[in-house]
Amino acid sequence: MDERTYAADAEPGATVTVAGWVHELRDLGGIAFLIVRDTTGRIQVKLEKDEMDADMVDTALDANRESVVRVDGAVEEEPRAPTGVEVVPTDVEVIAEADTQLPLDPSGKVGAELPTRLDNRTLDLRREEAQAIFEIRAEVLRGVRDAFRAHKATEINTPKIVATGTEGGTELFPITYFGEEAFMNQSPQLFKQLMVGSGVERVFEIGPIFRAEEHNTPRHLNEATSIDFESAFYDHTEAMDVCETVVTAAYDAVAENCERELEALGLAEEFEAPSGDFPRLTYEEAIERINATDALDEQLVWGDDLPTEGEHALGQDVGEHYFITDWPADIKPFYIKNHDDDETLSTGFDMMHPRMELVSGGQREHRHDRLIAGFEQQGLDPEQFEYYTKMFNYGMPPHAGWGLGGERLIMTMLGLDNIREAVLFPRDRQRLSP
RNA sequence: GCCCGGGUGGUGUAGUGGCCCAUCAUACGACCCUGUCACGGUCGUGACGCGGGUUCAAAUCCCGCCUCGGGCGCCA
Repeated sequence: MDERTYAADAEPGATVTVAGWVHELRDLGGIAFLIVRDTTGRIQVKLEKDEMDADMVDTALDANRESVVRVDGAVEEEPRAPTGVEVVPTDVEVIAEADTQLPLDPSGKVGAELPTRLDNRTLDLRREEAQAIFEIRAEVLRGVRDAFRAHKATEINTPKIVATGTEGGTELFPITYFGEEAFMNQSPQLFKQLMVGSGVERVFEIGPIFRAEEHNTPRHLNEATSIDFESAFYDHTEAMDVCETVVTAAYDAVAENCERELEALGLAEEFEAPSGDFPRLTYEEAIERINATDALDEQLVWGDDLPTEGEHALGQDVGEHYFITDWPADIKPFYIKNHDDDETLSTGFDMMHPRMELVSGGQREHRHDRLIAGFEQQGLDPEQFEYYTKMFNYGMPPHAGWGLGGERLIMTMLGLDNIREAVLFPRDRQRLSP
């Protein structure tokens, strides 16, 4: 089918072969219209019963919705057709028949619930809106990559099967690796740190992370895409600068190259890239502002982690992306460095969208003895992490970085209600297939 | 892990003890219709998650199971 013409490219006067899915068949009696849909859009095929080959007309009229068809014919200008052109067919072939009872309606006349859609993702992705999300996702990844490359970062790929957990804390998926106990990696954290001590110095990775938490919320996945950055000779403020740049670049890329997709999602009017200059609140300011909103039953005190409800209240109050910096050292992971002039304060930071946390980062502890002490304090055996800690004996520069939840970025960018909308085949507590 | 809510034709829904051999839309089948664009019209097919219980009577109330969604915790 190498001379196939896409629906959007059919020019009046041309003789074409179009191929795609039967979107709809409108039979008006003497005349009928077959709407064929492909990845570029839809095109109308005219069927005049008295004037065309009867077998061909019957073939077209018998085609079920969503069957794959090929139509040969002449493209004619026709103001009454939806796209201004229509195909006057000379031949119609049903290439692959679809059942009449579909598990969901790709034309979108009747909605389907998310589980039904995910069970039938292929059909779901025939819908313009679903397709648009993944075109935008691809553009976000491209925009992010370009921004990292412009920042002289090298893209890396680190192992997803690992011998030990990364930071402790979150649950890991255990697997068997040739008879040995192993795990699915929860984060590229340790590996990207090993890279800043190498000659590569500044790295980023876009890859899967696995978390075995049994949570069941619209913003968690058990397999997610992490966008990670790490650079030698950076402190936490420089890491935040890069974070702003990268997130803004993702929005800019979408605004620039995804007009059609934003239109399909009904976002063309309101879509706006952030300023690229996110407010930086200290943890102390954050809890004060949350307390001032009176959203919480109990006032937060220094040392508390931010509850979800508090995050929402603060997000509403700030109204744009923002950072929370200078967290109490106790509630940030041990591999994050504390301020030199105040050991109770961490250089760790979170970057928040008004709806939820997007990024977590900080300057890393690069001093070997401090790192070992941190492992011990965390109840982890430093011996098990020797592959990692020993490199801190061979010249590990100061460094900083962060991890960004890819699906969360897309979810908040597009105002999706459920993070599963941003993954083709999501993995959650209940879902292992497709 | 704790807590809450839901499962009705293929899909999305109405129905909170008798008015229900179950509503509506869409899809599907038949027929009518030569410019539809969610085409229209007439007729028709098709469902109460599973098991037990209460009751004269259960989609509706109770119990168990299965299954799905959500809130919190934790995180990205």
